[in-house]
Amino acid sequence: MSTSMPESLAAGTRRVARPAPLRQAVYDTLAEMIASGSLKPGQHLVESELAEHLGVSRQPIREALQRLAVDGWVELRPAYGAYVHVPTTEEVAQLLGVRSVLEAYSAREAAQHATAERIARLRQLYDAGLAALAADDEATLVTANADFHRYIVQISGNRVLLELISQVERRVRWYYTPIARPRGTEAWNEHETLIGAIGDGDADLAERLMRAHTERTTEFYRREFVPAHQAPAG
Amino acid sequence: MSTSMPESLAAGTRRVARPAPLRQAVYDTLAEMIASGSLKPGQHLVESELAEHLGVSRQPIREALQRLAVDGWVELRPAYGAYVHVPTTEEVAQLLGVRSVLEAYSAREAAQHATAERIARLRQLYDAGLAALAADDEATLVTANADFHRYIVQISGNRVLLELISQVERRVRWYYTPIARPRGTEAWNEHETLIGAIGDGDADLAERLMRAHTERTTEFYRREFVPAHQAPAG
DNA sequence: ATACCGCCTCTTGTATGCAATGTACTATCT
DNA sequence: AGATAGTACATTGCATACAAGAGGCGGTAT
Repeated sequence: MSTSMPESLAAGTRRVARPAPLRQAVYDTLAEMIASGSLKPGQHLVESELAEHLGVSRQPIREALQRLAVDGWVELRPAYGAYVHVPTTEEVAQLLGVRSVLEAYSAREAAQHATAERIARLRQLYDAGLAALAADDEATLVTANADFHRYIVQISGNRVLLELISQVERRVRWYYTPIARPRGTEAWNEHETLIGAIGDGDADLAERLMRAHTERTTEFYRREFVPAHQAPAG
Repeated sequence: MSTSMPESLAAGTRRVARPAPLRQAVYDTLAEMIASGSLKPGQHLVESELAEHLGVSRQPIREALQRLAVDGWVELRPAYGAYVHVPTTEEVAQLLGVRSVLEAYSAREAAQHATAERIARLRQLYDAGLAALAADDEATLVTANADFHRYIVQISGNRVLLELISQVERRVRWYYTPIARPRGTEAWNEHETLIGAIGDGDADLAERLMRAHTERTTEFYRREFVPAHQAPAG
């Protein structure tokens, strides 16, 4: 592992996007097209058409489609084709429920691994979101929110958790964007108290706050998008 | 959906393995080879070798490897090859931690969706595990344990949760097998009380019992496999 | 008129060939 | 001798070609 590389360079372990992984670019492009609605739910995706459209061969398209299927963006019918996933309100509720549980756990673990430096960084992310909120910049706000939560997971040090939450988060974001701004003000206030709890190393409080935070978001979503007569029993 | 097919046949919606998805067969085979240790951690997997070995072309091998990478069985280095994932005790601890949280949630939700029929089915699975335990059949016991937990998730009705837990469970099982039997007796006693709580629709109790159950398994694992000097702080 | 059978087309599934990239080795220079 | 640059090899990444499976459509027989 020891190289003659200057320390200043060795610090950056994250390699920038080499020209290499074309399937990754295809994946990102298609996911973006689905999330933005330019590929509509239920639409039949034909490999050859996508290939021509994106100017690549069918091979990277296939590989991207299979990962998209794993991540819940499309459904693959064995010998017949790929269809853009059709989201349901029930599914969103389930996603948000799972997310809530995972995030609460991440807050608990983060509180147990807090350092002054990490809290400072977390506060930076918090400020960035606050700025986006003030500027009424919805896209940035959604990103800032994701960054904030992701960093808490990183503080927790649980890589498995990071993977899982990332998966859920990507799918949630698809539906979530429209409520980002109206929920924004309240949400960022809650973030502030959360930082305090994590900084104090109060795991129980951090967990409770995060749970309340995400459940409030879920509730907000329900009120906004689920008609009363669809509300599940419980 | 209406066909002239006899009802006795139409009942079986699950199609048997058609000759079709070769990549799936490759995936299963490789996962099995990794789990069983016939492919060793850190080993470099070469597509062409695997292809020849399994008697297929590189294409299905590639696709299988990519799914294996998503599921944490192998690591893909962008232009150099696939390596069998090297598990660490820390990773196992993280997996078990996440699993504990998700399973607890599944128990809570299951309690809220319990029906007499479902509880009866759950009890059947419980009995099957008990039988395997009595017969000292380790492989069946591991399967029965997985089935039991999976069915609880199914009762919860949360498909997202089912997906996530399945992912985690597959990876856990890789490390978990050796402790299945020694932990078995105790674990199945705990399962019994769990059935009671779920059957009573007592969500809080079910959640607590499941959390205690999985955390005890985690603790058991730690005592067995993590040397004292490796025990993480906290 | 209706139900069934067979064909025909479309799309995916698999195989092979070629180009690009990363690693390891070796020879050379300091 | 150590470090470095150039080179050669192994392996993946991508593209194209071929084969097989699934549905849809029309013809035909009842």
